[in-house]
Amino acid sequence: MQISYTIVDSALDRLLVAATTRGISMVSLGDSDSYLEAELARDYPSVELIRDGSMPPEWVDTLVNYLGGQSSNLDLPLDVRATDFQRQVWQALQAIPYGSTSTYGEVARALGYEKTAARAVGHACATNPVSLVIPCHRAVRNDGSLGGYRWGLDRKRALLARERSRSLLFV
DNA sequence: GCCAGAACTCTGG
DNA sequence: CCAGAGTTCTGGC
Repeated sequence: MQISYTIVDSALDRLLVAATTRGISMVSLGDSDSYLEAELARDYPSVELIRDGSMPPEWVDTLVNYLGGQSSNLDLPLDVRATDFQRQVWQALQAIPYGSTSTYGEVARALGYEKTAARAVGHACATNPVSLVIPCHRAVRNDGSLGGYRWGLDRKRALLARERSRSLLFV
């Protein structure tokens, strides 16, 4: 099995996009190319990774435009390994509209877990390999604080601030 | 393999 | 403030 990936500049640091022939398997943000490549290699140890391999250019364009603020919705094919529970959580996250936030407890309740599973939801978010496409940055804690973020709290803060200000333009 | 503890949490006592 | 709830992963034995 092979995965093609590319690393480009975006409005928010370096952006890595990795994909199989079927869809996107990883989207990540980071300060350096080597860090992003190491992260990818760790997640797919037994896979051949091809830098700048063939991948539909519109997949990368869509993400770059999204970060640049030219578009507000991501509709991309995903090819991600996940358990049933993770898939449910991620689907619920994608239902959160651009520019707004939800809480881990609300997501749990939406899935029928009566908010006892908030912690499980948090963990499912933490293992989401596809930032931006699955907007785990739009999930915050019930008391208003941001909770944590796999790619760094500063990036979560920055993403939310950008989305909030741009959502006004899209109305 | 098994069990305990942690991970981007929340509620009730 | 503490414990417990639901899922997955990791590290120690």
